[in-house]
Amino acid sequence: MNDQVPVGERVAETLRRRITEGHLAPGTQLRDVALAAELGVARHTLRSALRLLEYEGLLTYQMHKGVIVKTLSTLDVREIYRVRRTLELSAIEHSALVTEADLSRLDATVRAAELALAGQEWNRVGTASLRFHQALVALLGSSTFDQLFRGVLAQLRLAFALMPDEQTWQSPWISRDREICDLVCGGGRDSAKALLWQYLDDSERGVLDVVRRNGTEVPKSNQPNSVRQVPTGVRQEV
Amino acid sequence: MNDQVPVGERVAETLRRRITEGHLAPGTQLRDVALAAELGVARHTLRSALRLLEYEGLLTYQMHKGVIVKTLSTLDVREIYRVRRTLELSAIEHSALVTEADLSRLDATVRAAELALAGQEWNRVGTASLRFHQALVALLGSSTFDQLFRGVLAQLRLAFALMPDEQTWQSPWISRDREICDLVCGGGRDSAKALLWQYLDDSERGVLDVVRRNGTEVPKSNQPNSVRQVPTGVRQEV
DNA sequence: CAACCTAGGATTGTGGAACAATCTGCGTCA
DNA sequence: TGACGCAGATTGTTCCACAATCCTAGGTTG
Repeated sequence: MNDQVPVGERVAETLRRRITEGHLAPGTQLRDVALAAELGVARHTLRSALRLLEYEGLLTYQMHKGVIVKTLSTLDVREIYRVRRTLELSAIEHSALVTEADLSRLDATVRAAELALAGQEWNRVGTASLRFHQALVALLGSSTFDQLFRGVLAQLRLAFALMPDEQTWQSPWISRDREICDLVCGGGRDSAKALLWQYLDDSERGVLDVVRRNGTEVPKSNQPNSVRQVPTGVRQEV
Repeated sequence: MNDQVPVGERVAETLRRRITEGHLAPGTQLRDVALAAELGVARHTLRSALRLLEYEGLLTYQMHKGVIVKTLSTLDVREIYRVRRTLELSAIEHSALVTEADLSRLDATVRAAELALAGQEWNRVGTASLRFHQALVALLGSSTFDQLFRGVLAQLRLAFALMPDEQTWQSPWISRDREICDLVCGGGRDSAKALLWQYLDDSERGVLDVVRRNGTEVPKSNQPNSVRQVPTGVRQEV
């Protein structure tokens, strides 16, 4: 009946997929008139979709210069992991209060990741792992955090897209996911927190490496006016 | 130079103020063509501002029915406090790692609140108290959380606007803010967390009461989908 | 008299064209 | 070489149009 979704949001969804699946590389400039034509929507509609994705942190706006797919800076990566640490560790603490069903749902996500790994469906492994962490945060029972975390993980994929070989990067994490999951489900929350802390540290280091490596090889011309990266594009004024 | 802000965001800012300061009561329907005329911007521009505020949780969209200023449900309130608990408690934990300057900034916000209280500037007391909690979350050092929290507090003001007498509601919290602040600054983090937990529980209960009381008095006409038409606190001057 | 149906107006959702503001690149001139 | 300026391109915003949907009043029917 009333659950129809505005065109703008559907457009945002397809663009989000294109970006997070790596079809639109970071730094790509999106020309609105062309994109609108390609997607068969009006310029306004497309722009509203772009605003949404900017709010989610996937795009970077610059007045009168247009939008580009966000290229993560090292600051952005640190910010992402700051959020991850806060939310995921809080979630583990909070896991003392959740139901058995919640925990089994959590376990299911890890099992899915293990299946993808065993089946050597490499491109799914990363997604499955992220889904475990999403399920972890979901233990907090907060739709706000769920939404926020979805955006953060989407940003993280911007970095994954730069990985030289996703396969060797993604594989080692699954067993650590399993350890953490078992500890959470078994009530070993403090150990789980310690493991997760280490996990996030290692992960952050890896992502930072890639971003740094990729950031330094800036192709010639654009040093001077390189994109003003206000960490989240938010105007602070209190 | 380059820091110009799009018209849409400025419009969003003025609307945000009108809402959080209570000039636009919850439930008020916003007719886009009228509002656009009043604010002197195009309909598209206004709509983009509305989308932003919807994303922030201050407005509620319904396809083909328009936007209304969000009326907090009890679920919304619980969600707000879930977020507050997670972020503020995490912030206290994190306060072990922040600088002396950060802590003194925190202290300054409480002092400001105390001044407002002493000066009997009641309408400022609430804002000042919220600013303390904002500063607390800022200890996490995450712009993402800062932005999120700003939106959450804005939503909370939707409930404050319903308070029968803000004065007696707001006053008692300041001394508790002071206690918490002192404990955080003095390193008594566990005690601070306990106090804050109690604080948030009490606060949540109070807000829930108001929301419930206000939600049940559905005025006579029980039409399912009717939106309460507050006579519009907006000055028309077309 | 009540319940259902219908038509018309009102409001929203989206599209399209136009114009002003600004950026960018290139050629000119010193 | 380097500064200047101009023209094309792209964005930001406005105005207008129209289809889709909702809402309401009023009429019809049982």
